[in-house]
This record gives sequence, structure tokens and C-alpha cells, in this order.
Amino acid sequence: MERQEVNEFFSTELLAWYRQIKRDLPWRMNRDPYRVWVSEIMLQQTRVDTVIPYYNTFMNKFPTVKALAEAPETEVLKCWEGLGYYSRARNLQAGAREVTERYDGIVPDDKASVAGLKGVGPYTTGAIMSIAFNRPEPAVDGNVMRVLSRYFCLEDDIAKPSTRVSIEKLAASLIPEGAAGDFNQALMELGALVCTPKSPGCLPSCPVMEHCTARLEGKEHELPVKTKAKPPRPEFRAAAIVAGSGEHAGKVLVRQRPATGLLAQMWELPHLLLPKDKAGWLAEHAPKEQGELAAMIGQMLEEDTGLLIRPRSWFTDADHIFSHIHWKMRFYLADLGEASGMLEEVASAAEYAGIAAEAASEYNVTDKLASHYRWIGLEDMETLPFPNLFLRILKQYWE
DNA sequence: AAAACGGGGGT
DNA sequence: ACCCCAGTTTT
Repeated sequence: MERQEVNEFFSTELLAWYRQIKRDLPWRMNRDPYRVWVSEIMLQQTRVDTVIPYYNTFMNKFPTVKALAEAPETEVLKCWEGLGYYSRARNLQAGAREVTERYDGIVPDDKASVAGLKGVGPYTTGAIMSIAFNRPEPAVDGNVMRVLSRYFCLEDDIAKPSTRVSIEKLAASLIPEGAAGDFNQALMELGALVCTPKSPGCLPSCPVMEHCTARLEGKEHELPVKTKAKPPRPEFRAAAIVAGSGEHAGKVLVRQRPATGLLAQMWELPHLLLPKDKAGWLAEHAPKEQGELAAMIGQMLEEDTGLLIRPRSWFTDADHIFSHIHWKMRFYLADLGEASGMLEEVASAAEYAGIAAEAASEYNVTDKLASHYRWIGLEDMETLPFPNLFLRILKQYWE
């Protein structure tokens, strides 16, 4: 069989297969470009099963571009809580605002305009253009790179950006006339359901195994080639659950993270990065033996918040692993010392000195950050967005 | 080109 | 324990 025929076999059989077995997913209800857009952003580095409940909630709360554009950012982040990569949510809303302002609320049927939206890269551009508008653009994600690497026995490292570019050209050449949306989804559906990373289900499931080069050469388990990621670096952090008193009785102190960087704009319990030389203590000593460390943490948190914070006892330890950082955290229960200042004083001090704090990337500049602190009760957790790590700890605290 | 950027599920 | 997921942005 000629190469051309093998390619046509692939496209034809895959498309037919998809139209038979495609899953009934919420974003396949219709081709509303906004619905496609939201789904594609949520699906970035996130499994279908994880996305489904978030997608339904999100579309219910923000049914249109306009509804999303007009919503408070905190509400959008709250809907994204636990889904990860929170800049996706903020970029999506920025995109909705751009579509509202520049395109009258209509997602444009134009590649360059779509590609210009925040959070929309090469993959998502192709996905929106093909699925919503049936334009013949490739949409190459991890699934597609795996499927095509195997079918065509491509040995290029799929971790390299240049590999994605070359696979995009190949994928574009395979799109059947007038069926871009279905074909691109077929490619991904095959990768998700059959041509899986660990144990590809060639037989009896794969509609194109007959001419799959990797399988014919017995290399379906070796492909695709991908360099493995660096392990996350460890960071030791100490946190405090500060119980309020007086008018703040029953509440705890939380703060909002900066507008950029890790977990941007999310809320958290106050904590700090231990210097490398101190970090060893946390690793090597039982929590009970660490009165000295606790005292140090109280002092550092005092400097951070402007409050007189007194750690009283160890609460729990928790590990939280991001892609690139491994947080090893120790939580202390704390309360406020006798001469504690009011939060209002702290806030005004922050306002007073806020001008100089622009460059601070961590929470080591007292003046600017204090205004980001807030006392909250259990009921406030339903409005403020927290990363799962802190959500778990706070629920445990209020149990 | 490499690192930053979450969190969870599969094996 | 390790892999990877319907990736994008920043450095």
C-alpha cells in the first residue's frame, strides 16, 4: 500500500470510528463557540472526567460570554477552585471581556482573532476553529502526538516544542474534506480511549491498527519518546491557623495571594518559606520538640502581619506537590497576644507604605500585604477561592 | 529551549 | 513512585 493510501485509510477509518462511538459529553451538546472555548480551556492538562462537573457548574453560572465578562473575578476563581492552573480562569475571563468589547460578544470565526485571546495557544486555537467553525486547522495535544507518533513511528521527542510544530503539519495534512471538527476530536478520542499511554488497546479496539507502524514493528510501548520532567524541588513551609478573639472570635486569619505567580489571587492560610538552614529542623525533629521553631515562626508571622501572633500547638503536617515544587508544610494553631493590634491599624499602615512594596515577590514586606488579610468564618469559605491544600486544612480545623 | 504553572487519577 | 493529562505564558 502506498503512503498516500495508508494516510487516507487512517483518516477515513478514524473518522468513521469516532462517529460511531463518540462519548456524549456536555460540550458536545451543540457547537456554540463559547461552550467549545470554555471546554477547551478547562481541558488543558486536565482529564475529561475531572472537567465534566466543573464545566456544568461553570456554564450554569456563566452561560454567555457577557455573563462571564461581567462577573467578579473572585466568583470565576471560585468556580475553578480545585481545578488547578488558575491563570486559565483569569485569562478566560479576560478573553470574554475582549470578545465583549471588540467583537460585540460574538466569538469571531477568524483564526488570528481567536489566537489573540488570552490563554489561547496553538492547540486551543485549532480546537476552537475546527470544532466550533469546522475550519481545517490542526489541534495537536498530547493525545494527538502520541497517536501520530505511534501510527507513523515518529521518534522525535514530543517534549520538544519543535516536535509539536512538525506534528501539526502532519495532522493538518490528514484532515478529511469538510470534517475538521470531527476528525480532530476523533484523534483525541482515540488517544483517550484506545491509544493510551501505558497499555494501548490495539486489539481488539483500534480502528487503524492494521496500518499502525509502531504496532507492526512491535514498538507501540516504546512510543512516543518523551524526556522525563525534573522532580519538584522541596520547600519547607510553616503556617499558622490564627484564631481570632473579641469581634473576630470563631474566625481565622487568611490572606489573598499576589496578582501574579503561583496560585495568583487565591486565598490561603498565612505561611512562610523556611530558609534552607532552618528547614532541616522541620524535617529532622518531631513537632512536639519544636517549641523553639514555633516561637520563631510566630515572630516571623508577626513581622509579616503586624499582629502579635502566638503559636500554641502543632496542628498537622501536610505535603502538597505542584508540578515544579513540593511543599512540606507544618501547621500550628495560634492566637493573638495580649497587646495585639487591630487589623484596621495594620491595613492603614499598609496603605501608608504601599507605594514602596511593588517589587516584593514574597510575603516579607509587611506594609503592602497586611491589607490582603481577612478574618473569615466557615461560611466565608463558600465565597472565597482556596487551593485544595488549604481547603482541606480549614475543613479539618472546623470539624 | 527551559521553566513556571495545579491537581488528581491511572498503573 | 512515577506518569501524564483535549497546554500556555514567561524567562
